[in-house]
Amino acid sequence: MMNSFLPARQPFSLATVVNSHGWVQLAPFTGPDAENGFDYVLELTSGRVIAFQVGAAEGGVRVSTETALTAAERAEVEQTVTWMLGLDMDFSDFYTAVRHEPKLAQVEEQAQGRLLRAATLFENVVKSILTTNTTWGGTKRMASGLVNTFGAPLPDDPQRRAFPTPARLANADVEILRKTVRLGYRAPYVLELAQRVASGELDLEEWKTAVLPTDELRKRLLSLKGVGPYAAASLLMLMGHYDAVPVDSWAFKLVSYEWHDQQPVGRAEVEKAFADWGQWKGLAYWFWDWSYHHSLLDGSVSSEKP
DNA sequence: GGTAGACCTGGACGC
DNA sequence: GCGTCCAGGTCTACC
Repeated sequence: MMNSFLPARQPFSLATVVNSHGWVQLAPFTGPDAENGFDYVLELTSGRVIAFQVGAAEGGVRVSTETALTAAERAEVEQTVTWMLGLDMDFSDFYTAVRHEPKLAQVEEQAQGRLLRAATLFENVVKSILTTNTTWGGTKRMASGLVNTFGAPLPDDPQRRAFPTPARLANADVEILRKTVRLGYRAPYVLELAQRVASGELDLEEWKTAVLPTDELRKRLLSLKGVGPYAAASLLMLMGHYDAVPVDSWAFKLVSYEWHDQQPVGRAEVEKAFADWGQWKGLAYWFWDWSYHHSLLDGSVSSEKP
């Protein structure tokens, strides 16, 4: 049994973080719940599997679990949730930089900036690979497949499982990943990543805290099989590097509608549109108020996009 | 360093 | 019903 309060640097809104992108819809997240919190199943480094709930609280969040935890396990959960929500992140310079841009007028009031992260960088990288060259429905199916097939079950409710650790995936049969989990051509990418991390050759989690220039981190991300320019830019955003725009087919459509009279645009136009935002360009793109164009686009783009 | 062609899967579309 | 296209791209093999 545990019930912790974790303070957040202000401004902060749990709902804003949880809904910052689609991650909350991917297993082992469940949510968002009525108060815009979420549930999550986590395999701790001790090997125990627990479920915890995150809910809104004055000045921060409340984390609770039914399981009795050791002091070390409790600290691990608190540290994990702090990272997942970016509780100590500071966006005051971003808010100052965009103060005079009407299309970003809402960011400070809504406490935008933080992007919801899965518990480990490994999980975030795998899920990024699962977003490429497929629909959002496909991404959700593949994430559920990985969790249900290879994740460690929760003792009290074995139907619920954690995201598989690298060690669990490292021994997976690539054909099971391909045919049962239906990762398709992504199967060898995920398997290779799991094996490199499990063997100790690759210390992905160390990248979370390493202080690296964006170019160096991008180079490292691109060295991972299955991670190309789009996935690398998305992961850079998740890791707090905003000097790149995650250019995908969606970005082309939005920029085309916003500034190019619906004429086709390329990578150069997308980059140019946000170049002036410098170190904040990724966030400027992500939180730009596209609402007017969303309604225009609804007919031509899958409504499943989060 | 830049660009075709192939690539798993499943849903949408045209016929 | 069936073929084709393509989705929040990336890899490889060639220029």
